[in-house]
Amino acid sequence: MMADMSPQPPHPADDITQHVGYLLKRAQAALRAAMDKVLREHGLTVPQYSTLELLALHPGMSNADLARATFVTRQSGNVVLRGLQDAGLITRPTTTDHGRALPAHLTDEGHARLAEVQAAVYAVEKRMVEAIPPQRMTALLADLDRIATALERGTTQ
Amino acid sequence: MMADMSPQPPHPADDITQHVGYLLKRAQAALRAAMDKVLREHGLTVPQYSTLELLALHPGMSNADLARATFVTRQSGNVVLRGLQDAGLITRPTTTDHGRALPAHLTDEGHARLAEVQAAVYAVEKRMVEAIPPQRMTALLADLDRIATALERGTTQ
DNA sequence: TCGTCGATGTCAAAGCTTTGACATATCGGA
DNA sequence: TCCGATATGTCAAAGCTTTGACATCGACGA
Repeated sequence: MMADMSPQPPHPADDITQHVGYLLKRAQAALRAAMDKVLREHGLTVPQYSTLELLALHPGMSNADLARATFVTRQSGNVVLRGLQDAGLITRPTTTDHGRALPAHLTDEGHARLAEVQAAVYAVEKRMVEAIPPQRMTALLADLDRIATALERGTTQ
Repeated sequence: MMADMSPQPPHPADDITQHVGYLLKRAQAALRAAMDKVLREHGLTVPQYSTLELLALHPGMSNADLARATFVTRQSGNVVLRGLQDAGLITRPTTTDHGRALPAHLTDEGHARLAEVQAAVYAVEKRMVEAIPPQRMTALLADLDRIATALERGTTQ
């Protein structure tokens, strides 16, 4: 007769490890660990690599742009950028004509270093992609996008 | 005539934001941010909440057990556990009859605090679950599991 | 019996990330 | 014109996490 007063998880699974949130975390942790392992041999961190990849595709991105794209704060992005700058992989002007955003660009050495690690990183992504049935890839991408979009509402305001 | 010598990403997408790895990261970042926001109001961090939830389901887990389950190092798990202990939410014996593993247990206050936050956290998970078509849920869980398993090989050895 | 191996707990140091705060620069409306 | 709102870069402090190292304990095989 008593109604169940305990909060019900959206997934009434007896096993936490089968919840979406847990699997999402596990998959992301595994990807991060695999990339870390590979990048470490080349002296790069994951955020550093991501930044190089983004700058190769979109030269001139600002620190704030990159921070948003890599899901860290501006302050953290600043540290990453300075590390890459000290390593000679990117350049940033110290001043600008218009606005405050300082556009970053890969140096020749930056392009070279990126090319060095891409093969290793793409091998990791290949392992990941080949693990899922090809006909499900589109749906998977769509679902991940939906999850992110649904959660971002109310978080970013 | 020339073959393309540049490393080809497994996803020959012109847009990085459509890669599996990127979407995985984005979804996980959104989930983390949403949970952080909700838990902060109750004075808990995500690892602390995860630990409470795990201990509620599996009383007596050791620090090493919990660290593995929450994807952090033993050292980091130790910090989390001490925080919960200082807050009076869990108890750990200082010695044990057999072995070195120290089994952790929720206190009454720990159970109470967990109950307080569950409604809020489950609301976040509900938003996530409702974002994906129900008939795709099973496939999504299976795919995430496959991705994690594929990447864990060779990482953990 | 005994020694090696793996697992666990913990301390210390370094590294990365976030929170908080502040100055600067652009834009738009009063 | 001028003020407020928004965006950007940066400094400082605190917090969390990892890497590295060490001691302890049980299991297993020689």
